[in-house]
Amino acid sequence: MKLTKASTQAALALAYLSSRKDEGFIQARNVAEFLDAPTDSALKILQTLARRGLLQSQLGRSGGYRFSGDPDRVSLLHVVEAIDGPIVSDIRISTGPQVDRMVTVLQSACDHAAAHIREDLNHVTIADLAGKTTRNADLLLAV
Amino acid sequence: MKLTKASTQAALALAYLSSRKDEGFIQARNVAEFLDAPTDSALKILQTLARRGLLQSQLGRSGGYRFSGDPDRVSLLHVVEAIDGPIVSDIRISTGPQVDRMVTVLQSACDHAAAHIREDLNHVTIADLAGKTTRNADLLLAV
DNA sequence: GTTCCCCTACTCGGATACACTTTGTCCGAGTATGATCGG
DNA sequence: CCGATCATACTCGGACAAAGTGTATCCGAGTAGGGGAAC
Repeated sequence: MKLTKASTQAALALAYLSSRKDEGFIQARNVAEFLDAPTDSALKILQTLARRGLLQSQLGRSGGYRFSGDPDRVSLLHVVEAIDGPIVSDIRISTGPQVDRMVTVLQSACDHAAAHIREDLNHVTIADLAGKTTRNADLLLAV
Repeated sequence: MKLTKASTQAALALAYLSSRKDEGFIQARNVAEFLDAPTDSALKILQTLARRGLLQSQLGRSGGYRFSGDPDRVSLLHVVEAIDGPIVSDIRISTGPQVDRMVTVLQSACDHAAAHIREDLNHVTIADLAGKTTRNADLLLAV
């Protein structure tokens, strides 16, 4: 299981913004510094998150980004699927004549795996990342 | 969840060879035809499987490949990890100063997901693919 | 008939070129805020 | 004192280059079996 760099940074950025959600709009530059990444890279991630509704953006001179949701109700799954696209099963082969049934079995296994991934990612929230809850994070870390 | 083309073809090849395991060594060309793939591509996959011990290879004039194991004891997990490498959690970010704890939480979630993937893949065997068993395949297809 | 040698058919393993995905960077355009200027 | 205009600081969104990973193809080398020649 791998998280792309982009979705990892997206999760971290959301956690960062959620911890400063009372301070109004935070500029992309600040988020970039937190992520130790170029401003442009952070910008692209923040824009995507805003387009997907996970962040609010404000144009203009004192603009920036703000996390306005409930950190407990935004899961890693939302973040990853917003950035990398949906997690679905994917068999990269053109079904030949003899192998149809076999491919179906493989497909089924992948479907199960994909469902499990989604489930696992859905169990971790932005609040867990930000450490603003005692619900899951320490439990997870203890395992 | 995605299977690479190579590991998919590897699984299909193993299923094919397991269904003909009594016929001695099968040439790579025949496997390639079954997969509807170039001989060279099939060859590389077969070679890797042989190196990993999932197939036996025979040099020389009437050489080829043979599946000598128990189709019920070789799972998709073995195949995928033989071809694509081990399935492990993977966070592609250099841990910064402030984000250590967050990354640890992410890592934990990925670990869980990876374990689930391995579990799911381990439940499907070559025999399930080849249809030589009633144990799992139809069950899987029914879901 | 037996032994030796060569030819053929196949795998082995590395090397290389190609394609796709992910990542990093840049630039023009648009928008809200605050300052400045004119009435 | 008030309103219009302008400069500034930021986001938006696309476009593009660079890097990494997965895929396809090629080629020389090595090995086992069979056929033929020599004895």
